[in-house]
Amino acid sequence: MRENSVVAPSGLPADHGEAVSPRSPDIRAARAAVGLRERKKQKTRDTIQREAMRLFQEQGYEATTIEQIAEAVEISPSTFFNYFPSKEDVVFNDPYDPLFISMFLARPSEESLGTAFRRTLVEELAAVFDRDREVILARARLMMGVPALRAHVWEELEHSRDLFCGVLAERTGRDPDDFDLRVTTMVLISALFAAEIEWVRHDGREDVLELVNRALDMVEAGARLDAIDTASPG
Amino acid sequence: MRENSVVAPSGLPADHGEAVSPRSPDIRAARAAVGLRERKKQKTRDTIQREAMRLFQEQGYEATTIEQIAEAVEISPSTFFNYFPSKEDVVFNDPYDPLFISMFLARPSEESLGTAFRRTLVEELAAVFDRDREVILARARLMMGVPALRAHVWEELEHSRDLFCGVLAERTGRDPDDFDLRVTTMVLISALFAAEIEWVRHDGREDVLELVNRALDMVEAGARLDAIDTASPG
Amino acid sequence: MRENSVVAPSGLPADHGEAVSPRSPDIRAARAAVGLRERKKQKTRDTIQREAMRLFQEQGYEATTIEQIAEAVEISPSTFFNYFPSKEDVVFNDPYDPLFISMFLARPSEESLGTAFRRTLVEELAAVFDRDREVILARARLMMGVPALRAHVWEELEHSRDLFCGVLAERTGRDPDDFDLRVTTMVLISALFAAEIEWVRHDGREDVLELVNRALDMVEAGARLDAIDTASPG
Amino acid sequence: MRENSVVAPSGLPADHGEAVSPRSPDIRAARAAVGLRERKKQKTRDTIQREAMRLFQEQGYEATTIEQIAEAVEISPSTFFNYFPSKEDVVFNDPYDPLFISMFLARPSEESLGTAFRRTLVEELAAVFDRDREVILARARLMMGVPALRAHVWEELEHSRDLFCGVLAERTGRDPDDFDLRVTTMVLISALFAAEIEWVRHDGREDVLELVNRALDMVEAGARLDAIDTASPG
DNA sequence: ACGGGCGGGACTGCCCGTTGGT
DNA sequence: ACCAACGGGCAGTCCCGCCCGT
Repeated sequence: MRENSVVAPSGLPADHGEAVSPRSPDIRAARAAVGLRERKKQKTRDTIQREAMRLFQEQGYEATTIEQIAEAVEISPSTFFNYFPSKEDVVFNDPYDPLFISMFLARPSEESLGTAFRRTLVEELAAVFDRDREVILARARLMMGVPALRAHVWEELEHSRDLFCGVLAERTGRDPDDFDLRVTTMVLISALFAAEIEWVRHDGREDVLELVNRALDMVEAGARLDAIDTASPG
Repeated sequence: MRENSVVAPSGLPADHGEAVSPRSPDIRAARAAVGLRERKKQKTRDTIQREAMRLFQEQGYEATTIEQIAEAVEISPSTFFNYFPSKEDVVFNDPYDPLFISMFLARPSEESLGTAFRRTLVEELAAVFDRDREVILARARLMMGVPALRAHVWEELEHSRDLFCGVLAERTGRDPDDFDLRVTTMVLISALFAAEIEWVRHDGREDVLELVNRALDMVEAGARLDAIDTASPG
Repeated sequence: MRENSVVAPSGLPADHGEAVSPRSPDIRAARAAVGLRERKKQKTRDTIQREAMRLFQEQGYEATTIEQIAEAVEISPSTFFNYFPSKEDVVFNDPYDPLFISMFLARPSEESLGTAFRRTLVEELAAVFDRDREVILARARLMMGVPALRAHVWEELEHSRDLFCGVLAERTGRDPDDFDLRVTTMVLISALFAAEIEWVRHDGREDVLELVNRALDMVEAGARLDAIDTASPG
Repeated sequence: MRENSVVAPSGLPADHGEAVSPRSPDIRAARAAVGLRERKKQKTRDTIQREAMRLFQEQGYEATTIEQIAEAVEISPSTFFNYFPSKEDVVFNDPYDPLFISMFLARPSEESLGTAFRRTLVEELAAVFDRDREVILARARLMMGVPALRAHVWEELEHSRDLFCGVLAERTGRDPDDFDLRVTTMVLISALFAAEIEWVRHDGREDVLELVNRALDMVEAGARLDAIDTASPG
């Protein structure tokens, strides 16, 4: 009875990595090309992640040792570190970011950046939530509840920012170091994150899509303190 | 160990105000009595911080062990942890946050929140930078450069958010859990942080006041991707 | 059946540290002064050494893990490293060097250095061998037989050289960095060591005192290749 | 793993002579045929050594990982171990020992052993230092300065002793296990080593030839403590 | 309260054995 | 048939928590 039992035991998809939904023939071909070795590695990786998440939910994150995870996966502790540089990284492996980027890039070019961003986001969220809602919620709960993980959230944010800054720089022709670009991106991502936090705080009972939309609305309209001052005439 | 619940109902820590708010004579007397002890503790604390920062800059953060710090301060390693819960906290001890809050609260009540916020910020920054510019820059560099510390940045952000959310909730009469309040606060703080990051990225050569003002301008005007799309007509 | 079972199971003195033979009252008093804590530490240290040596002889050095030693002593593996910086150091803890030095310093001042050296050596060896012969032989066998330990022999030699150089420098008034002093010392110590090696090579069947004396004779007479050339007239 | 028996009956490793001794034409032809392969291997070996030494000097020995070396040479870490049994062996690959032996064996037979030894040494040193002085100094500095390497020095010494003992046994007709032979050899080699140490301690500023000659003089005259006692009449 | 001793867990780096792909 | 890649095992370091004695 150690830490947060925040995380309600929620079923992880049995074979998460393999079940990533239907694939086009090209991708299947590409996968075949990478060879047996790659595939095996990926499978081990997925198993580690699945078993680790299971143990984290059952016993708590800190109470779970690498040794236990290794035992569950039937690998040696040192092998664990061949797959994940640290215990924390097992939780932080977000496959959605690159997915989001590629979807964003695929938007019709006549759409404005803002529209493209919002639509991608909404559609991606919708799709992803149909599949992985419980997993995402479980992961988010861990991330927000465990200090060691919460500490790493910023790294995640920066990573997203850099990824997205790169894409936007290319798209707009701006320098990737441009102040306005970087700040705007940071602010947008923070807003999304803030929405996710509120979602988790309300234990996933709200509609995440709506929360995200509201957050984006606020940011686009301008985040002003005066706007939240109920005493003010506005 | 130090895991705790997701929902930390935002509010000001009771004891944090000690050094700021007015006190009855009795209490003042009591403080004077134990004052020496307190003062001594504070001095040790400062010494630890100073020596630690010196070692960090000389040898790097990771290469510096608690033992070395303890040796330099002439305390035992275990005593170090009586003063700071972890190695990281030596770097993250920001005395400016509560200062900012108290200055913000002291603004004339006819000022709008937005104006009060901006002016407090600018004035506080100006004052603080006259004194501690180099120290702040050194700390910021560490924070951004060392992974273990960068990881903790988010904790710092959340702390600031909670602090500020509490104050704003009281001021505006809103629920501290209010979605708009929390998201707005988060976004503002992120923007400030983003400005600071860019400042450090340019090695402190830019004027931090100007960067902060620009970031705030952008956020208040609305952070829109379309605004950075140089290809767009707008 | 792993490595050298060179080392015949030989009885270690049951409580080696405590049984260090009769002591003068002064020393006993000094020991009492250092207190309970010190004594306990020393006891643990001795236990580690005894158990480790036992395991090394039973299973071989490399086949014995720190964990096993820790288990046998009922301490945690990390505590092991509080007592010995490395696995190797358990074997290399020679209490005889300082003893030799102090005996050497206590020789009557009218003795020449050479005489004092030889007599101290012979007497110390005689005394030590009455007590600890089997232990010394076991340790020497390990040191010569296990590569990881053999590798550290040189460190031991250098340590002895530095110790002895310091003493001799003071005694003779020479600079401790003096070339002749350092080379002479090195050569003498090497000769002693060479004798010990031959002793172990013959499995301790020869009389070590005689071997040492022969080696010293050779060195003092001048180690000349021509002297071993049986084809030569000399 | 690589533990072996105490008594390594001294003798020349059979395969070490390959590059030196005469061979039948068939074998020569065979060598020529695979010569390319051999050559390539040797080249890789040299590259590893060069890159490793570079990295050691740039970042220090301990701070350099096998992985970094492998990366620099563009081989896999496991391949590294096909060329060198351990990280330490990269530093310890002394090609001069067999060279010295062959030069010693080639001396005219009317020379006494002592004369032959000294002349070979001086000439070999002179030749070698014309070519490789800086490399040798760098290697020696590493060997003396890094604990992990210093520890292996003794192995090197023993290797030299066994090599040389074998040669001398054959030349003099003595048993290779002869006490006098082995001790004399050990002492001589130690003296040479001691001279080299002093050379490195003085950062290579002294003339190494002179130091070696002085050390040999001392050993041949007899290493006596009385000789360094400046207080004594003699 | 302060020191210290002890425990334990994350993580790194060396090295080895095996295996599977080329 | 070679050889890299992978998994495994162990030493060792550091952070940090607990408890004890002072």
